[in-house]
Amino acid sequence: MTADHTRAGERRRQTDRSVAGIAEVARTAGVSMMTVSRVINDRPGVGDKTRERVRQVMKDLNFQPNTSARALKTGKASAVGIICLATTLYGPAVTLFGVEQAARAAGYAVNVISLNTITRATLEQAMAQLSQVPVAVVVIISPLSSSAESLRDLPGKLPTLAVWAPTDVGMSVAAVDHQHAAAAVTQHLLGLGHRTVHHVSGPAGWTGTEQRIEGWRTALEAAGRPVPPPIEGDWTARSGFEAGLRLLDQPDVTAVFAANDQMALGVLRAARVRRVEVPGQLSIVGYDDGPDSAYYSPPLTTVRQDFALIGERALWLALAKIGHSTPPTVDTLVEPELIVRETTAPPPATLR
Amino acid sequence: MTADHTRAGERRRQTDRSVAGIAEVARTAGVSMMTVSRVINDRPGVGDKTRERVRQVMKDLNFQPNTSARALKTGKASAVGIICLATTLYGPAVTLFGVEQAARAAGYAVNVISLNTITRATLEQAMAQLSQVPVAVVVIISPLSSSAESLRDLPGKLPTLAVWAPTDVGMSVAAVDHQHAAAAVTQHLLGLGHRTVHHVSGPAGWTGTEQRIEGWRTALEAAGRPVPPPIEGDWTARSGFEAGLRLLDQPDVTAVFAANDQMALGVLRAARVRRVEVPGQLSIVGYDDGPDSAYYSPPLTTVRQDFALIGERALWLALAKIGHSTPPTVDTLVEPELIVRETTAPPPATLR
DNA sequence: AAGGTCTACGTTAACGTTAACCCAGCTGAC
DNA sequence: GTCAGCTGGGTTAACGTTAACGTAGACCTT
Repeated sequence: MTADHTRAGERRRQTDRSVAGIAEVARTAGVSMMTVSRVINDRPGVGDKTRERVRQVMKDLNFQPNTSARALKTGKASAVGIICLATTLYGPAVTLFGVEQAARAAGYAVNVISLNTITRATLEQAMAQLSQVPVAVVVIISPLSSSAESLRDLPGKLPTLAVWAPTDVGMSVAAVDHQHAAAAVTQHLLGLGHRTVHHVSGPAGWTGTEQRIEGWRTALEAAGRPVPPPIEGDWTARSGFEAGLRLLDQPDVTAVFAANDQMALGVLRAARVRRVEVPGQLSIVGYDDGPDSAYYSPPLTTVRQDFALIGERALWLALAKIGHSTPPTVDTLVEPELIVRETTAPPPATLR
Repeated sequence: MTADHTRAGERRRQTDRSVAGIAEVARTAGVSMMTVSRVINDRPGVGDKTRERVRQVMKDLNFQPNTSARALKTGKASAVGIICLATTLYGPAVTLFGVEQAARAAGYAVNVISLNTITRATLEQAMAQLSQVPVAVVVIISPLSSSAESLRDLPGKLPTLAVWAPTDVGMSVAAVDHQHAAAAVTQHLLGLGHRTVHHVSGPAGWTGTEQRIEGWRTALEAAGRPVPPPIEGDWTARSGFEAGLRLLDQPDVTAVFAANDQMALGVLRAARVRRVEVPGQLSIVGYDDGPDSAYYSPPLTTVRQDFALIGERALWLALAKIGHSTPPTVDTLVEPELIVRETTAPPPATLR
């Protein structure tokens, strides 16, 4: 299934009037090219009547400014680059679209490079490719803090901003207060009467992972509860399933906080396999509020993050680096929100 | 969390030797600019020794050809554009990355525009933006056949190829044989002993929708079974849930084929709510084999499609339009594969 | 009225690359 | 020896845009 369209456009320019240049506009408007340029760029030094006339001619001739020529002359790029992990994980994908749409709204073209693995080598290659485009600034959407060393001293001279990279790599970005949210989850479960909360964490080396562990741990410690060792997953439902199986081998596990929805789904599956009732015998909380989590069985209690907003703010911060004026709220943390559904309840009386 | 990097790059060129031009290379190599240009573009007319010397100088000076200047002079673009629906649906997202990586492998930069809604107006605007980048060819990833009219006569002069658009808009593209796969699903269920199969379809106006309905219907008719009216969903788990509820109000429903995994998840949830056992009393099949479907409760029988391959082939077809040589297998259909897991079984004896 | 400021333009010369054409020397054929 | 054809180059002039500078007239100031 397909849509075809003109095979043209291989050889035009020069003789084709459909791509009029500034010169033709100037001629038909009876002004100099410089005046047209000033009109295009909304610069002063042109009278109102002249300006209007030039505008009209541009419209008539269907004039499109030539980005290449402008970039060549000014040495300034009108595109932003995005380097992202080629993952369909809900968070990164939504963030990608958030950055992209915000960039386009700000008048930039968007160049995307997706990487299957983020290493020093792949990052450098991607940066090199972007510097040829050329782009004015690069946003790296890398949920892996293992990429931190890769990020630390990228050789390129491009202004760069990484979403979700650890703080010590640079200055702050629109980030989510995972620590606070993880604490809220833990307190929610504790408030239901659970003695403690077990945690299925994300993989070490992913940024959100440490913060969620920290929030969960401090909430537990603040309540004077034992802190069981977290079990490390890899974001997949499979790893959640395996973690769930291991946890259910322990007799006293009544509450599990998984670091994303997919792993929570895996835990849910493990509970089903072991004939453990959710939420009667086991409470489960996820993280992300992906589009499906309301339809798990039972609907998942989880934490909603506004990934699109994160992307948008990241872009604004990136633009601020190259001297754009940006909205003032950009530095505030995005606060995630606990969504209580049906996978959490008080623990069974015997274990209360 | 962030990575900072040099604020430089706002004003350089001219005096900065880190961006050497062809002229400097020519000077230090002791040849003319034209010779350097020939070396860059691998054109004949340069002796082996000279060629090697120029190559070495380029490496030494860390020369990067200036894309803008080249595009300006040649009038040819070295980027492809992608217009896609801003959805985190598994299929479109993977396809996007497939197109992107194939394009980059072919030496093109990739410009992405994501659209929240695909209409005539948004498409035209996106095409206009891409034509300024400029891009050589545009790939539209639009799973909506409702965008067909929007696609039919796009005014721009850019070569365009749409993935998943209906056939009558243009020539063929790497596509999936949904009809065959849907028939296979139906036959699988019939083979288990079900009298008929109910279908929760995708929304009208999405391309895969009609084909899956067609495959399901013809398989049913070929077996001489009744064809119940399909229930239309919108790909979300919610719509699957509602469809499931409606289906379960009918006493004789034993098998449901949902047009994607999320809707199958919704049906699964409906079965749980109605205390209908899966697969004991109800068999369910999904479509897509998303990353989670193996961890639903029970693990979902579904159909796997290779979305990355679809994207790759779409790009090749697009490049073929602008005269690139492409692999010969590009025109063959991608065959999806039935993955049998635990949501399908013979119907209960009473309804057999 | 002479000088000083503005405002609204115009001229010139690039930015880095390549298409089109030119040229010098060598080889071989006659 | 001379002419055609090849090989390995070089020269020139753009591509469309804008920075930097120039200038002519209008409008004050004193």
